[in-house]
Amino acid sequence: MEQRIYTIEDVEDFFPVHVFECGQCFRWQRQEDGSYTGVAGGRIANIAFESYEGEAEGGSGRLQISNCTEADFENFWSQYLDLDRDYGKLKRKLCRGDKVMRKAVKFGWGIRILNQDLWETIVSFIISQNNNIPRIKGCIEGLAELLGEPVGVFEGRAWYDLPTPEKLALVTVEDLAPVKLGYRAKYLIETAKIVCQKGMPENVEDLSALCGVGPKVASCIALFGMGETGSFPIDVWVARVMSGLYGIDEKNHGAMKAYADEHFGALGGFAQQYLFYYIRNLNARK
DNA sequence: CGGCAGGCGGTTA
DNA sequence: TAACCGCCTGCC
Repeated sequence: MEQRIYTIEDVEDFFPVHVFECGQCFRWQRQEDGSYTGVAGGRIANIAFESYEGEAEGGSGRLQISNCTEADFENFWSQYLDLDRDYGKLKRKLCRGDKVMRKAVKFGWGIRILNQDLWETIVSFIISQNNNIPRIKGCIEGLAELLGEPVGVFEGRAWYDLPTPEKLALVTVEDLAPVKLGYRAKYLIETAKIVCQKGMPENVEDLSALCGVGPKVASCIALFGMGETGSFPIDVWVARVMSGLYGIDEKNHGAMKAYADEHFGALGGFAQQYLFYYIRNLNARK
C-alpha cells in the first residue's frame, strides 16, 4: 500500500524534538530517524522535519507528515501544529531585554504549542501530577489500550483513542488497576463523572471544579487544551527558573504569576514552555 | 533503604 | 489562607 506523505516547504521555528519533548504532550513516540509517530484528532501520523542547512538554529526546512492527505492537513494538522502562528515575531517580543529568555529560546527554538484535544489534556495532566514523564506516557498508553476505541494500525502498531468521559465514568478503580495510575485513578473517574454531569469545562474556573485539578494542572489544561496562550503554569521547574534566574522567591508563586503577567502577558504560555524546556535540559545534562 | 518525580486533597491552626 | 502531610508507583 502506498503511503500518503504531505509535504510543507519553508517551515520555520519548528523542530520535532522540541515540539514533542518539551513536556506539553505524551502520546508522540520518537523513531530511529528522529521523526515522531503519534495519534491526535482520530488520526495516526508520522511527523518529520529536515533542515535545509543542516541543523541550523531556527533555520527553515521541510516538514513531512506521513499518513496524511491534503484534507487531513487543512482540516486538522495545520491547526494542531500551530503552523499559522508567527513564532519568529513572538520570540523577538519575548526576548527583548531578557537575557534569560534569549538563552531559553535559542535552546528550544523549534517549540510550537500544540492545539490539543481538551479531554486528552485533562486526562494527561491529572496523570502528570507527582509523576515522571516515562511513567505518564505509559499510563496514558495503558489507559488507551485498556478502554479506548481503536483508531487504526500504522506501521504494524495498533493505536487507540483515550476512553471518553462517558466510558471512564462507568468504571471502577479496580478496573483501572492494570494501568497503575495509583491514587490518580479515582481522580480520573471522578473527573469523568463531573464532565458527564456538567459538560466539558469552558474556563479555568470550570477546570478547578474537577477532581485532581489544582492550580498547576488547570493552567496546563488551559494552555494546551483551551488555547489560553497567556496561561503560565508554575511547576517545580518553572519555580526554579523564576527563583534561580529571575530572582523571585522560590515559594512565592503569586509573585511569579505577577512577573509573567507583566513581562510576558498574552505570550506567557510560550514563555513558560521555552523556560521549562531550557531549565529541564540544563539540569538533565549535568 | 529513603528520596524523589512536571501536585492535589484533606486537615489543621 | 497558609502550612503540612499522605499518597500509588517506579527508579535511583
